[in-house]
Amino acid sequence: MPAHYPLSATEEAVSRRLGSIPVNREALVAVSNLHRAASAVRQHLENSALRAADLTWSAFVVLWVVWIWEEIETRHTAAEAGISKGTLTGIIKTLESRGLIERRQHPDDRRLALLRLTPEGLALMEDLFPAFNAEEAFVVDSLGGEEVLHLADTLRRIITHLEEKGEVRRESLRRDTPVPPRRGGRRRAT
Amino acid sequence: MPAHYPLSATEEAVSRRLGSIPVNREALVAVSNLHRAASAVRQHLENSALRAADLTWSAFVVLWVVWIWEEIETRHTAAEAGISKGTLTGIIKTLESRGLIERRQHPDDRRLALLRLTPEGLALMEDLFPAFNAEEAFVVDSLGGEEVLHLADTLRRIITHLEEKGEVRRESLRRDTPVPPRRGGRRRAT
DNA sequence: GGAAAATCTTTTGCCCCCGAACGACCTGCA
DNA sequence: TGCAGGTCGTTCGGGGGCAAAAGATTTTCC
Repeated sequence: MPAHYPLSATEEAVSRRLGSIPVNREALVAVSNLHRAASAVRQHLENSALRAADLTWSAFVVLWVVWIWEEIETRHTAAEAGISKGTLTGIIKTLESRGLIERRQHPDDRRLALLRLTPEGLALMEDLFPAFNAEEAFVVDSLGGEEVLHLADTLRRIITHLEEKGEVRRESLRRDTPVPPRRGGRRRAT
Repeated sequence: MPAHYPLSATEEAVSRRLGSIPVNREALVAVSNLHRAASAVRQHLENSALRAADLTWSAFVVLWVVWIWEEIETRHTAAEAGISKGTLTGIIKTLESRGLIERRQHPDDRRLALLRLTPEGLALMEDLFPAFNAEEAFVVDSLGGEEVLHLADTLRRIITHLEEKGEVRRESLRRDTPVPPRRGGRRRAT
Protein backbone atom coordinates (compact mmCIF):
# COMPACT_ATOMS: atom_id res chain seq x y z
CA MET A 1 0.00 0.00 0.00
CA PRO A 2 2.13 2.84 -1.25
CA ALA A 3 1.32 6.27 0.06
CA HIS A 4 -0.37 8.42 -2.51
CA TYR A 5 1.91 11.41 -2.54
CA PRO A 6 5.60 11.13 -3.36
CA LEU A 7 7.83 11.53 -0.34
CA SER A 8 9.21 14.78 -1.69
CA ALA A 9 5.75 16.31 -1.87
CA THR A 10 5.02 15.24 1.68
CA GLU A 11 8.29 16.74 2.86
CA GLU A 12 7.35 19.99 1.20
CA ALA A 13 3.88 20.03 2.72
CA VAL A 14 5.32 19.34 6.14
CA SER A 15 7.78 22.19 5.77
CA ARG A 16 5.06 24.57 4.69
CA ARG A 17 2.89 23.69 7.66
CA LEU A 18 5.56 23.48 10.31
CA GLY A 19 7.57 26.43 9.07
CA SER A 20 7.67 28.23 12.39
CA ILE A 21 7.42 25.23 14.71
CA PRO A 22 10.70 23.63 15.80
CA VAL A 23 10.78 19.94 14.99
CA ASN A 24 13.02 16.99 15.64
CA ARG A 25 12.69 15.73 12.12
CA GLU A 26 14.99 12.74 12.46
CA ALA A 27 12.91 11.36 15.31
CA LEU A 28 9.71 12.07 13.42
CA VAL A 29 10.85 10.20 10.32
CA ALA A 30 12.30 7.32 12.32
CA VAL A 31 9.10 6.77 14.30
CA SER A 32 6.95 7.13 11.22
CA ASN A 33 9.03 4.65 9.24
CA LEU A 34 9.05 2.28 12.17
CA HIS A 35 5.28 2.01 12.05
CA ARG A 36 5.02 1.90 8.31
CA ALA A 37 7.59 -0.88 8.18
CA ALA A 38 5.98 -2.87 10.97
CA SER A 39 2.58 -2.76 9.37
CA ALA A 40 3.91 -3.53 5.88
CA VAL A 41 5.79 -6.53 7.25
CA ARG A 42 2.80 -7.77 9.18
CA GLN A 43 0.58 -7.33 6.15
CA HIS A 44 2.99 -9.28 3.98
CA LEU A 45 3.28 -12.16 6.42
CA GLU A 46 -0.48 -12.36 6.91
CA ASN A 47 -1.04 -12.37 3.17
CA SER A 48 1.67 -14.90 2.35
CA ALA A 49 2.65 -17.61 4.83
CA LEU A 50 -0.25 -17.16 7.26
CA ARG A 51 -2.93 -17.09 4.59
CA ALA A 52 -2.64 -20.79 3.85
CA ALA A 53 -3.33 -21.62 7.50
CA ASP A 54 -5.96 -18.91 7.83
CA LEU A 55 -4.20 -17.44 10.84
CA THR A 56 -3.91 -13.85 11.92
CA TRP A 57 -0.61 -12.41 13.04
CA SER A 58 -1.59 -12.46 16.71
CA ALA A 59 -2.89 -16.00 16.59
CA PHE A 60 0.38 -17.11 15.02
CA VAL A 61 2.47 -15.33 17.64
CA VAL A 62 0.53 -17.04 20.42
CA LEU A 63 0.95 -20.43 18.76
CA TRP A 64 4.66 -19.75 18.37
CA VAL A 65 5.11 -18.90 22.06
CA VAL A 66 3.23 -21.96 23.22
CA TRP A 67 5.11 -24.13 20.73
CA ILE A 68 8.49 -22.93 21.92
CA TRP A 69 7.71 -23.45 25.59
CA GLU A 70 5.73 -26.70 25.25
CA GLU A 71 3.58 -25.82 28.24
CA ILE A 72 3.24 -22.31 29.58
CA GLU A 73 0.98 -20.29 31.86
CA THR A 74 -1.39 -17.85 30.20
CA ARG A 75 0.06 -14.80 31.98
CA HIS A 76 3.51 -15.62 30.64
CA THR A 77 2.09 -16.27 27.21
CA ALA A 78 0.57 -12.81 27.12
CA ALA A 79 3.84 -11.22 28.21
CA GLU A 80 5.90 -13.15 25.67
CA ALA A 81 3.44 -12.43 22.88
CA GLY A 82 3.33 -8.76 23.81
CA ILE A 83 -0.43 -8.53 24.28
CA SER A 84 -2.70 -7.95 27.26
CA LYS A 85 -4.25 -10.82 29.17
CA GLY A 86 -7.70 -9.76 28.13
CA THR A 87 -6.76 -9.96 24.48
CA LEU A 88 -5.16 -13.34 25.01
CA THR A 89 -8.38 -14.78 26.39
CA GLY A 90 -10.14 -14.11 23.10
CA ILE A 91 -7.35 -15.48 20.94
CA ILE A 92 -7.17 -18.64 23.00
CA LYS A 93 -10.88 -19.09 22.61
CA THR A 94 -10.49 -18.99 18.83
CA LEU A 95 -7.49 -21.31 18.75
CA GLU A 96 -9.16 -23.72 21.14
CA SER A 97 -12.29 -23.87 18.99
CA ARG A 98 -10.11 -24.68 16.01
CA GLY A 99 -8.50 -27.51 17.92
CA LEU A 100 -4.98 -26.09 17.81
CA ILE A 101 -4.45 -25.40 21.47
CA GLU A 102 -5.44 -26.94 24.79
CA ARG A 103 -6.00 -25.36 28.16
CA ARG A 104 -5.80 -27.07 31.54
CA GLN A 105 -5.81 -25.95 35.12
CA HIS A 106 -2.56 -25.66 37.00
CA PRO A 107 -2.42 -28.60 39.42
CA ASP A 108 -1.18 -26.56 42.39
CA ASP A 109 -2.80 -23.17 41.89
CA ARG A 110 -6.27 -23.13 40.49
CA ARG A 111 -6.06 -19.49 39.51
CA LEU A 112 -3.57 -20.34 36.80
CA ALA A 113 -4.21 -21.87 33.42
CA LEU A 114 -1.68 -23.80 31.36
CA LEU A 115 -1.52 -23.90 27.58
CA ARG A 116 -0.07 -26.42 25.18
CA LEU A 117 -0.52 -27.31 21.53
CA THR A 118 -2.72 -30.17 20.45
CA PRO A 119 -1.15 -32.71 18.08
CA GLU A 120 -2.89 -30.80 15.24
CA GLY A 121 -1.40 -27.55 16.48
CA LEU A 122 2.03 -29.13 16.66
CA ALA A 123 1.77 -30.49 13.14
CA LEU A 124 0.59 -27.11 11.89
CA MET A 125 3.53 -25.27 13.40
CA GLU A 126 6.08 -27.75 12.11
CA ASP A 127 4.65 -27.26 8.67
CA LEU A 128 4.03 -23.54 8.86
CA PHE A 129 7.11 -22.22 10.58
CA PRO A 130 9.60 -22.81 7.75
CA ALA A 131 7.31 -20.99 5.31
CA PHE A 132 6.85 -18.17 7.78
CA ASN A 133 10.56 -17.85 8.38
CA ALA A 134 11.19 -17.80 4.63
CA GLU A 135 8.95 -14.75 4.35
CA GLU A 136 10.74 -13.10 7.24
CA ALA A 137 13.89 -13.59 5.25
CA PHE A 138 12.26 -12.12 2.16
CA VAL A 139 11.26 -9.05 4.15
CA VAL A 140 14.85 -8.20 5.01
CA ASP A 141 16.14 -9.30 1.63
CA SER A 142 17.09 -5.82 0.51
CA LEU A 143 19.40 -5.39 3.50
CA GLY A 144 22.92 -6.65 3.91
CA GLY A 145 23.65 -9.30 6.52
CA GLU A 146 25.44 -6.80 8.70
CA GLU A 147 22.59 -4.40 8.41
CA VAL A 148 20.00 -6.92 9.55
CA LEU A 149 22.00 -7.53 12.71
CA HIS A 150 22.42 -3.84 13.26
CA LEU A 151 18.72 -3.21 12.75
CA ALA A 152 17.80 -5.86 15.30
CA ASP A 153 20.22 -4.37 17.77
CA THR A 154 19.01 -0.81 17.28
CA LEU A 155 15.42 -1.86 17.76
CA ARG A 156 16.33 -3.84 20.85
CA ARG A 157 17.87 -0.72 22.35
CA ILE A 158 14.66 1.21 21.74
CA ILE A 159 12.64 -1.53 23.41
CA THR A 160 14.95 -1.68 26.40
CA HIS A 161 15.01 2.07 26.75
CA LEU A 162 11.22 2.25 26.89
CA GLU A 163 11.01 -0.66 29.29
CA GLU A 164 13.51 0.95 31.63
CA LYS A 165 12.73 4.63 31.36
CA GLY A 166 9.25 4.84 29.85
CA GLU A 167 7.25 4.58 33.04
CA VAL A 168 9.33 7.19 34.82
CA ARG A 169 8.99 9.52 31.88
CA ARG A 170 5.23 9.18 31.71
CA GLU A 171 5.02 9.61 35.45
CA SER A 172 6.88 12.90 35.35
CA LEU A 173 4.74 14.16 32.47
CA ARG A 174 1.64 13.35 34.49
CA ARG A 175 3.00 15.38 37.37
CA ASP A 176 3.27 18.41 35.12
CA THR A 177 -0.22 18.09 33.69
CA PRO A 178 -2.57 15.62 35.28
CA VAL A 179 -4.42 13.82 32.51
CA PRO A 180 -7.58 11.78 32.38
CA PRO A 181 -7.25 8.00 32.20
CA ARG A 182 -7.71 6.42 28.82
CA ARG A 183 -11.32 5.87 27.84
CA GLY A 184 -12.73 2.40 27.75
CA GLY A 185 -12.73 -0.31 30.35
CA ARG A 186 -15.62 -2.05 31.98
CA ARG A 187 -18.33 0.04 33.60
CA ARG A 188 -18.91 -0.36 37.29
CA ALA A 189 -21.92 -2.54 37.99
CA THR A 190 -25.02 -0.65 39.12
CA MET B 1 5.67 -4.61 29.23
CA PRO B 2 8.85 -6.62 29.62
CA ALA B 3 8.69 -10.19 28.47
CA HIS B 4 8.57 -12.62 31.33
CA TYR B 5 11.46 -14.83 30.46
CA PRO B 6 14.97 -13.49 30.07
CA LEU B 7 16.14 -13.36 26.48
CA SER B 8 18.72 -16.02 27.13
CA ALA B 9 16.08 -18.47 28.34
CA THR B 10 13.97 -17.80 25.27
CA GLU B 11 16.96 -18.37 23.03
CA GLU B 12 17.56 -21.66 24.72
CA ALA B 13 13.95 -22.76 24.40
CA VAL B 14 13.96 -21.83 20.73
CA SER B 15 17.10 -23.85 20.16
CA ARG B 16 15.64 -26.85 21.91
CA ARG B 17 12.49 -26.74 19.86
CA LEU B 18 13.99 -25.87 16.51
CA GLY B 19 17.04 -28.05 16.87
CA SER B 20 16.59 -29.87 13.62
CA ILE B 21 14.74 -27.20 11.65
CA PRO B 22 16.91 -24.78 9.68
CA VAL B 23 16.18 -21.17 10.61
CA ASN B 24 17.16 -17.74 9.43
CA ARG B 25 17.62 -16.48 12.93
CA GLU B 26 18.74 -12.98 12.03
CA ALA B 27 15.57 -12.37 10.06
CA LEU B 28 13.48 -13.87 12.85
CA VAL B 29 14.97 -11.60 15.48
CA ALA B 30 14.82 -8.52 13.28
CA VAL B 31 11.13 -9.02 12.46
CA SER B 32 10.29 -9.82 16.03
CA ASN B 33 12.11 -6.76 17.37
CA LEU B 34 10.50 -4.62 14.69
CA HIS B 35 7.06 -5.44 16.04
CA ARG B 36 8.00 -5.22 19.67
CA ALA B 37 9.57 -1.83 19.09
CA ALA B 38 6.65 -0.50 17.07
CA SER B 39 4.14 -1.52 19.68
CA ALA B 40 6.23 -0.23 22.58
CA VAL B 41 6.64 3.11 20.82
CA ARG B 42 2.97 3.36 20.03
CA GLN B 43 2.06 2.46 23.59
CA HIS B 44 4.38 5.12 24.95
CA LEU B 45 3.04 7.83 22.68
CA GLU B 46 -0.57 6.95 23.44
CA ASN B 47 0.12 6.99 27.16
CA SER B 48 2.10 10.22 27.18
CA ALA B 49 1.43 12.95 24.64
CA LEU B 50 -1.84 11.59 23.28
CA ARG B 51 -3.38 10.91 26.66
CA ALA B 52 -3.94 14.58 27.43
CA ALA B 53 -5.96 15.01 24.23
CA ASP B 54 -7.70 11.65 24.65
CA LEU B 55 -6.67 10.58 21.19
CA THR B 56 -5.74 7.15 19.92
CA TRP B 57 -2.71 6.65 17.73
CA SER B 58 -4.79 6.24 14.59
CA ALA B 59 -6.92 9.26 15.28
CA PHE B 60 -3.76 11.32 15.72
CA VAL B 61 -2.23 10.06 12.51
CA VAL B 62 -5.36 11.00 10.58
CA LEU B 63 -5.40 14.46 12.15
CA TRP B 64 -1.74 14.84 11.28
CA VAL B 65 -2.25 13.97 7.63
CA VAL B 66 -5.20 16.32 7.25
CA TRP B 67 -3.32 19.06 9.09
CA ILE B 68 -0.31 18.79 6.82
CA TRP B 69 -2.33 18.88 3.61
CA GLU B 70 -4.93 21.45 4.74
CA GLU B 71 -7.58 19.84 2.56
CA ILE B 72 -7.33 16.30 1.27
CA GLU B 73 -9.55 13.62 -0.25
CA THR B 74 -10.45 10.72 1.99
CA ARG B 75 -8.90 8.10 -0.30
CA HIS B 76 -5.55 9.91 -0.10
CA THR B 77 -5.92 10.33 3.63
CA ALA B 78 -6.28 6.58 4.07
CA ALA B 79 -3.23 5.92 1.89
CA GLU B 80 -1.09 8.48 3.72
CA ALA B 81 -2.23 7.27 7.13
CA GLY B 82 -1.60 3.67 6.11
CA ILE B 83 -5.08 2.37 6.91
CA SER B 84 -7.91 0.96 4.82
CA LYS B 85 -10.72 3.18 3.65
CA GLY B 86 -13.22 1.25 5.75
CA THR B 87 -11.22 1.96 8.88
CA LEU B 88 -10.91 5.60 7.95
CA THR B 89 -14.68 5.99 7.76
CA GLY B 90 -15.00 5.05 11.43
CA ILE B 91 -12.18 7.28 12.59
CA ILE B 92 -13.60 10.25 10.70
CA LYS B 93 -16.94 9.68 12.31
CA THR B 94 -15.34 9.89 15.75
CA LEU B 95 -13.26 12.95 14.94
CA GLU B 96 -16.22 14.67 13.32
CA SER B 97 -18.39 14.05 16.38
CA ARG B 98 -15.68 15.61 18.53
CA GLY B 99 -15.64 18.68 16.32
CA LEU B 100 -12.03 18.29 15.22
CA ILE B 101 -12.54 17.56 11.54
CA GLU B 102 -14.94 18.61 8.78
CA ARG B 103 -16.07 16.76 5.72
CA ARG B 104 -17.45 18.28 2.53
CA GLN B 105 -18.33 17.04 -0.90
CA HIS B 106 -15.91 17.53 -3.75
CA PRO B 107 -17.37 20.24 -5.99
CA ASP B 108 -16.62 18.47 -9.29
CA ASP B 109 -16.98 14.79 -8.42
CA ARG B 110 -19.68 13.85 -6.00
CA ARG B 111 -18.15 10.48 -5.27
CA LEU B 112 -15.27 12.18 -3.47
CA ALA B 113 -15.20 13.66 0.00
CA LEU B 114 -12.76 16.30 1.22
CA LEU B 115 -11.45 16.63 4.76
CA ARG B 116 -10.06 19.58 6.68
CA LEU B 117 -9.54 20.50 10.31
CA THR B 118 -11.99 22.70 12.15
CA PRO B 119 -10.52 25.69 14.02
CA GLU B 120 -10.64 23.53 17.16
CA GLY B 121 -8.80 20.77 15.37
CA LEU B 122 -6.18 23.21 14.16
CA ALA B 123 -5.68 24.64 17.64
CA LEU B 124 -5.39 21.14 19.05
CA MET B 125 -2.69 20.11 16.59
CA GLU B 126 -0.68 23.28 17.10
CA ASP B 127 -0.75 22.59 20.79
CA LEU B 128 -0.31 18.84 20.65
CA PHE B 129 2.30 18.35 17.97
CA PRO B 130 5.29 19.77 19.89
CA ALA B 131 4.51 17.51 22.84
CA PHE B 132 4.12 14.53 20.52
CA ASN B 133 7.38 15.25 18.75
CA ALA B 134 9.15 15.60 22.10
CA GLU B 135 8.08 12.04 22.94
CA GLU B 136 9.24 10.82 19.55
CA ALA B 137 12.59 12.30 20.45
CA PHE B 138 12.52 10.56 23.82
CA VAL B 139 11.85 7.25 22.13
CA VAL B 140 15.07 7.41 20.12
CA ASP B 141 16.99 8.99 22.95
CA SER B 142 19.19 6.00 23.54
CA LEU B 143 20.46 6.09 19.94
CA GLY B 144 23.16 8.27 18.49
CA GLY B 145 22.21 10.89 15.91
CA GLU B 146 23.86 8.89 13.15
CA GLU B 147 22.05 5.80 14.21
CA VAL B 148 18.62 7.44 14.09
CA LEU B 149 19.25 8.42 10.49
CA HIS B 150 20.50 4.99 9.66
CA LEU B 151 17.49 3.36 11.30
CA ALA B 152 15.09 5.51 9.31
CA ASP B 153 16.92 4.65 6.13
CA THR B 154 17.00 0.93 6.80
CA LEU B 155 13.29 0.89 7.57
CA ARG B 156 12.56 2.90 4.45
CA ARG B 157 14.35 0.29 2.39
CA ILE B 158 12.20 -2.46 3.89
CA ILE B 159 9.05 -0.48 3.10
CA THR B 160 10.14 0.18 -0.47
CA HIS B 161 11.16 -3.41 -0.99
CA LEU B 162 7.75 -4.67 0.08
CA GLU B 163 5.95 -2.05 -1.99
CA GLU B 164 7.91 -2.98 -5.07
CA LYS B 165 8.35 -6.73 -4.74
CA GLY B 166 5.77 -7.84 -2.21
CA GLU B 167 2.85 -8.31 -4.57
CA VAL B 168 4.89 -10.30 -7.05
CA ARG B 169 6.19 -12.49 -4.28
CA ARG B 170 2.76 -13.23 -2.88
CA GLU B 171 1.47 -13.86 -6.37
CA SER B 172 4.11 -16.48 -7.04
CA LEU B 173 3.47 -18.16 -3.70
CA ARG B 174 -0.21 -18.36 -4.54
CA ARG B 175 0.64 -20.05 -7.82
CA ASP B 176 2.48 -22.78 -5.93
CA THR B 177 -0.29 -23.38 -3.41
CA PRO B 178 -3.62 -21.71 -4.03
CA VAL B 179 -4.91 -20.36 -0.75
CA PRO B 180 -8.30 -19.29 0.51
CA PRO B 181 -9.01 -15.58 0.78
CA ARG B 182 -8.77 -14.06 4.20
CA ARG B 183 -11.89 -14.47 6.32
CA GLY B 184 -14.10 -11.54 7.05
CA GLY B 185 -15.71 -9.04 4.73
CA ARG B 186 -19.34 -8.28 4.21
CA ARG B 187 -21.63 -11.21 3.43
CA ARG B 188 -23.37 -11.24 0.11
CA ALA B 189 -26.96 -10.10 0.42
CA THR B 190 -29.55 -12.85 0.27
C1' DG C 1 -9.03 -19.79 61.94
C1' DG C 2 -10.81 -16.02 59.58
C1' DA C 3 -10.90 -11.62 57.30
C1' DA C 4 -8.22 -8.58 54.34
C1' DA C 5 -4.98 -8.11 50.67
C1' DA C 6 -2.89 -9.94 46.65
C1' DT C 7 -2.95 -12.39 42.29
C1' DC C 8 -5.05 -14.53 38.14
C1' DT C 9 -8.34 -15.16 34.42
C1' DT C 10 -12.43 -13.64 32.32
C1' DT C 11 -15.87 -10.20 31.06
C1' DT C 12 -17.24 -5.83 29.33
C1' DG C 13 -17.12 -1.43 26.70
C1' DC C 14 -15.09 1.22 23.41
C1' DC C 15 -12.08 1.48 19.65
C1' DC C 16 -9.18 -0.05 15.55
C1' DC C 17 -8.44 -3.09 11.47
C1' DC C 18 -9.24 -5.45 7.12
C1' DG C 19 -11.67 -6.94 3.04
C1' DA C 20 -15.86 -7.91 0.55
C1' DA C 21 -20.29 -6.18 -0.72
C1' DC C 22 -22.98 -2.32 -1.80
C1' DG C 23 -24.99 1.85 -3.67
C1' DA C 24 -23.97 6.33 -5.66
C1' DC C 25 -21.62 8.37 -9.12
C1' DC C 26 -18.71 9.17 -13.37
C1' DT C 27 -17.02 7.97 -18.01
C1' DG C 28 -16.43 5.88 -22.50
C1' DC C 29 -18.24 3.86 -26.23
C1' DA C 30 -21.73 2.04 -29.17
C1' DT D 1 -28.55 8.43 -25.18
C1' DG D 2 -28.06 4.73 -22.67
C1' DC D 3 -25.69 1.43 -20.38
C1' DA D 4 -21.31 -1.35 -18.99
C1' DG D 5 -17.47 -0.92 -16.41
C1' DG D 6 -14.78 1.60 -13.25
C1' DT D 7 -14.05 4.35 -8.85
C1' DC D 8 -15.45 6.21 -4.44
C1' DG D 9 -17.07 6.22 0.40
C1' DT D 10 -19.83 3.42 3.51
C1' DT D 11 -21.53 -0.76 5.65
C1' DC D 12 -20.96 -5.13 7.64
C1' DG D 13 -18.81 -9.36 9.60
C1' DG D 14 -15.00 -11.36 11.94
C1' DG D 15 -11.14 -10.47 14.71
C1' DG D 16 -7.67 -8.03 17.51
C1' DG D 17 -6.39 -4.34 21.29
C1' DC D 18 -6.54 -2.14 25.97
C1' DA D 19 -8.05 -0.87 30.71
C1' DA D 20 -11.06 -1.47 34.37
C1' DA D 21 -14.36 -4.41 36.79
C1' DA D 22 -15.68 -8.74 38.35
C1' DG D 23 -15.21 -13.39 40.02
C1' DA D 24 -12.29 -17.15 41.73
C1' DT D 25 -8.55 -18.54 44.42
C1' DT D 26 -4.42 -18.15 47.33
C1' DT D 27 -1.56 -15.74 50.61
C1' DT D 28 -0.72 -12.76 54.55
C1' DC D 29 -1.32 -11.34 58.97
C1' DC D 30 -3.63 -10.83 63.16
